[in-house]
Amino acid sequence: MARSDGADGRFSYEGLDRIIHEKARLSVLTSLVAHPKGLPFPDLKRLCGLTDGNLSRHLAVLSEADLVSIEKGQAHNRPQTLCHLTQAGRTRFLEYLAVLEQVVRDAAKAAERMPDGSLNTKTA
Amino acid sequence: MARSDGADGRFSYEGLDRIIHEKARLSVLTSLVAHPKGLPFPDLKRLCGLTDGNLSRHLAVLSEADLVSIEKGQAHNRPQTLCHLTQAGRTRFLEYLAVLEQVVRDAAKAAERMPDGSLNTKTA
DNA sequence: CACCACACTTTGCGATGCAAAGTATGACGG
DNA sequence: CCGTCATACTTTGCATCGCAAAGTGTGGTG
Repeated sequence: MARSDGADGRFSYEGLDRIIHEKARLSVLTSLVAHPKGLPFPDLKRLCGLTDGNLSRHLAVLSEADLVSIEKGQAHNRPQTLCHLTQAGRTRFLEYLAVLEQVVRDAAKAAERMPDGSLNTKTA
Repeated sequence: MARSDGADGRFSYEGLDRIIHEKARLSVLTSLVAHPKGLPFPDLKRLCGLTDGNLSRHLAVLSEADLVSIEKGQAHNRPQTLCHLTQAGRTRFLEYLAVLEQVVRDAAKAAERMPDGSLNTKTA
């Protein structure tokens, strides 16, 4: 019965990129994918509910992994760090999302077989 | 929060429980929700593609958080650790999944506005 | 000119994931 | 009867990581 059920690694979800699979960075990437023109540091900070230091660190990680690009410039006589997704970042993020969807589907499918199943996969 | 866009924490996803939001533990929980009767240690190990030590540690964390229960018994003259989701575990996992879905939806919605959008959550 | 606000960066630390090594026990071969 | 192997975990150690507090630099304000 080494079927779909007993298969090794059936639920290992290798596709869950460790760089992306992190609360804070997931927030950043989602924010950025929603703002294709890029976002300045302070806006990103507020959108993600992160502290300065925190965001700085995560941006460094994401930049290092070439998922986001960072442009340091000036605006209104102030330093401005503008961030946006790279093409690679977009692609990898979308791949990651596809795996997330798989997780949700797997779990939802399993859970709905139970009486208590309060999962609602389609609510807004 | 009149604006949908500039709202503080719009993408902060507070609901992403740190205990659950972890590749390995997500695997474990998904496996367990798919096997309401519980799973023995070795099966879980293979399903999740984890090493012994790794699984042991994560189970300890999950057990400590009261998300899974662990019964140590005997089977075929061998020690057998049987794991299954607690009621609380099921509930919290389902809550977590709802947030995950929100993440996927947010991102999908933003991404599909782009030409390259290779994401197909349901897109036309 | 002192002071404060803004825009980040760096540092320090406690927590964490992961893998390698350790423990315990039953089965098997000679 | 003894030694070796396999199974079923647990413990330990390290390297990484997230997070928050403190630090840096600069421009505006009274």
